[in-house]
This record gives sequence, structure tokens and C-alpha cells, in this order.
Amino acid sequence: MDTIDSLAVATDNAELVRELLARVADKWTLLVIEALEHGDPVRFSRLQESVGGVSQKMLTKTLRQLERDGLVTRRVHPVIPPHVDYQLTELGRSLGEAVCGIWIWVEANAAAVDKARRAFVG
Amino acid sequence: MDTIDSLAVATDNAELVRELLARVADKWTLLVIEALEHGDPVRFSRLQESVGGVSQKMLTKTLRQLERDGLVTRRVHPVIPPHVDYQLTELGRSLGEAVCGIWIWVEANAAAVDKARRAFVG
DNA sequence: CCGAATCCATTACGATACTG
DNA sequence: CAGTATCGTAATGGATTCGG
Repeated sequence: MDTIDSLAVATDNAELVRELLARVADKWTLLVIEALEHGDPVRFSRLQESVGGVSQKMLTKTLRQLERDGLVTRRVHPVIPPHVDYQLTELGRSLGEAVCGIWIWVEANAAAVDKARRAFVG
Repeated sequence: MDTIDSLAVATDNAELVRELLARVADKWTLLVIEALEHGDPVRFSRLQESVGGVSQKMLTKTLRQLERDGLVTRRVHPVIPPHVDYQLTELGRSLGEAVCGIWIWVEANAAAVDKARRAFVG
């Protein structure tokens, strides 16, 4: 049965990669990671400002997903008013570095893509 | 008016970066770019197999968007049966390289993330 | 045959209001 | 302050149909 088990694991891995890519390759996820990339903990409200244009619902969902994936830690300080902050884990920081390439590319090529977009005749 | 114009351009650039990121940071977009990364033209149907699990509708939409952004070229061969293929442009190939980091990270860390995910108690 | 356009059910999203 | 709940709208996928 070892052979069958191995195949099963391989199949699951392909699925895992696909699913993880779908979660990571997300607009809000990338923006949140960018906002946390310096490594220091950031509060929810500060994060919402920093990301810009994200609804509470989506920010909460994105952060919960990142927390669940072990990419972000969530700390709740039981004070009034409430204080919750988020910080990249080591795994999260490594993702931040991997994501850097896309970020740089987008910033470098946004103008060129926009130009192509305007010139495009469909 | 130069100052105001410059500010307007700067504002638009920030918007352009955000919008482009939203289009690029998309599950299907990344998978399509991955499938085209070797540089050779690929047919629609082959692309659909290669990506796996994408509907015709979403694949068409993704390809049109990539074409519009100048990242992919679309060639129609007027033969029967029809033959349409897609190929990365130079800009598209540069994006492919930038995206490579995420792809490598996901493949390298999918198992670790899944482990964290299973161990997570929310 | 291949790829695009259309209809329909499901889901995701954004804005608002409300709670601890 | 940091969420949760709700609701209307938009995006998505599947099945089907159309066009060349």
C-alpha cells in the first residue's frame, strides 16, 4: 500500500499548492503583507488605513486567513478601548520577500501597461 | 498648472499601480502566466487543460485582460477547425519572471502552511 | 471541431448598522 | 476600537448555444 499512499500524498500536494496559490494570489492578501512587511506589529485600524480602500469585512477575512495559514500572528490586548495587532510570522516574512518581485514589477511597469492598455484596439 | 498636473499624474500612478496589482494578483492570471512562461504559443484548449479547473468563460476573460494589458498576444489562424493561440509578450515574460518568486515560495511552503493550518485552533 | 457569447444558480463583495 | 450581522449588488462557474 505504500505506493498508493505515496500517490495520494502527491495528489494532495498538487491540490495544496493550487489552493495556497489561490489564497496568496489575492489583491488584499498582497496589500496586507506589504503593509506588514517591515516586521513590526500593526493595529487593525492602522492596517485599514495603510492598505486603503479595504472594507472591515475583507480585512478581517484576509487577516483570519493569514492567521490560519500561520503567516500572521494576532494579539489581543484586553484593554478598553480594545487593542488588537497583527505581525508577520517568520513564514509570513519569507512570503513577503517572495512577493517583493511582483510588487517591484507592478510599480516599474504600471505606466507601460497602462499605455499599452490605452493603445489597445479590441 | 504644471504643479497641479504633476500631482494629478502622481495620483493616477498610485491608482494605476493598485489596479494593475488587482489584475495581476489573481488566481487564474498567475496560472495562465505560468502555463505560458516557456515562451512558446499555446492553444486555447491546451491552455485550459494546462491550467486545470478553469471554465471557458474565466479563461477567456483572463486572456482578454492579459491581451489588453499588452502581456499576451492572441493569434487567430483562419482554418477549419479553428486555431487560436496565445503567447507572452516581452512584458509578459518579465512579469513571468517576477511571479516566479511567489510560485517557488508556494511550492516550497505548501506543506508547512497546510501543517500550520491543521494545527490551528481558532 | 474550436472558441465565444448567453442564461441561470451560487457565491463573493461592499456599505451600513450594531455589539462588547 | 475591533469586530459581527445583514442586505443589496456584482462576480463567478456550469451548461448550453452559436458562429466559423
